[in-house]
Amino acid sequence: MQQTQPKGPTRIPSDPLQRAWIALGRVSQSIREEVSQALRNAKLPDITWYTVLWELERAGQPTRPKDLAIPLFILPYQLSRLVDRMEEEGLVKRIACPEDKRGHLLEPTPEGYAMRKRMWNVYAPAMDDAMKRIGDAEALQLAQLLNKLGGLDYSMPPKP
Amino acid sequence: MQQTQPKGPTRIPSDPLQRAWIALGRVSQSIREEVSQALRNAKLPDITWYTVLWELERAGQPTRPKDLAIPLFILPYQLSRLVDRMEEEGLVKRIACPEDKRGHLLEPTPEGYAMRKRMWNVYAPAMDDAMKRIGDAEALQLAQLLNKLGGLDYSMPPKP
DNA sequence: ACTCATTTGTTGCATATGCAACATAGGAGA
DNA sequence: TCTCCTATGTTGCATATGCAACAAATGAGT
Repeated sequence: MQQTQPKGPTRIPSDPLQRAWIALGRVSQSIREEVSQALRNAKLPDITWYTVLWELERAGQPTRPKDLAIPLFILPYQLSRLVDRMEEEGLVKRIACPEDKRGHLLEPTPEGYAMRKRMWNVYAPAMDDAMKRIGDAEALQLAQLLNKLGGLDYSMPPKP
Repeated sequence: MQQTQPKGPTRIPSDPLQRAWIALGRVSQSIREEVSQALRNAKLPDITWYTVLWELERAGQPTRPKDLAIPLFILPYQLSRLVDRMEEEGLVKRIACPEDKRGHLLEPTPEGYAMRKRMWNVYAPAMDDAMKRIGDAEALQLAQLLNKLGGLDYSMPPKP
């Protein structure tokens, strides 16, 4: 039988780790909220929609849901309904997948491309505003620390 | 008439800012999910409940919703229903507020205190696990960068 | 005291979400 | 081929959420 948790008293994160944890939670929430607000004010869809559209556009070809779910950190059923709504709005379409009849391929419609551009016009300045308290050098350092913390490199930018 | 947005072409965040933005979104999500998972696995309530209980405990006295909503970054109606559910589970109680008959004061029940302790026994090691990829010095640096980015100091630790 | 804007908190309703169960196709092994 | 396990998506249902409207109390101005 394998030991999955160390014994003894509860492992308590060091004070610096706790401070980083708290700051991460609050700052990410507040920054995200700031940008969401900007999109709402402009009567545009949520950031998530942007990300889907951008991932599809970046892929450069019709893409399967499972290949999107991973980079989007989203569960299959979440994506399923997300696509339902986006399809209703005419922003993406599901097309048949020749190699696997279970699934399908996702592709932005022309309206989808247009919408991503419109969203970027709001998204970009809002992001810039939200992040303007730090400079480029600090931003780079922050990105590096975060990527180390996350154990992966999520440097892929959202820009068009 | 005041100019609220600079003119000209869309302000596009610098590449470092974009990388920091992406990393922030993804890493915070994945780290939070990791800890949430640990709590779910232990059949314990969500992190939010912990935070409410901890804020109340830290305040050291019955506290009004409006005084919690701010540090919790939560909207009034969200807190209202959150307290509904926590009260149903017997973890907090609403008591009359002598100075303002609109509102009331929130106080953890004995079960509330006990629950926070039980949650911390899972929360703490999970946080430690989730953050173990960086050391204390890096964590401190990360916290500082994030606090600068957020424009406030959210260093308040969640520990008991 | 009276009026009215503001603060504080709740709620009705439409929509979104999580979870578990489901449907269907693919693929490995006999 | 046949069987069975896995992979890929979707959906029914209960619950949670956001928004706007609401209720009640306070406090400021007159």
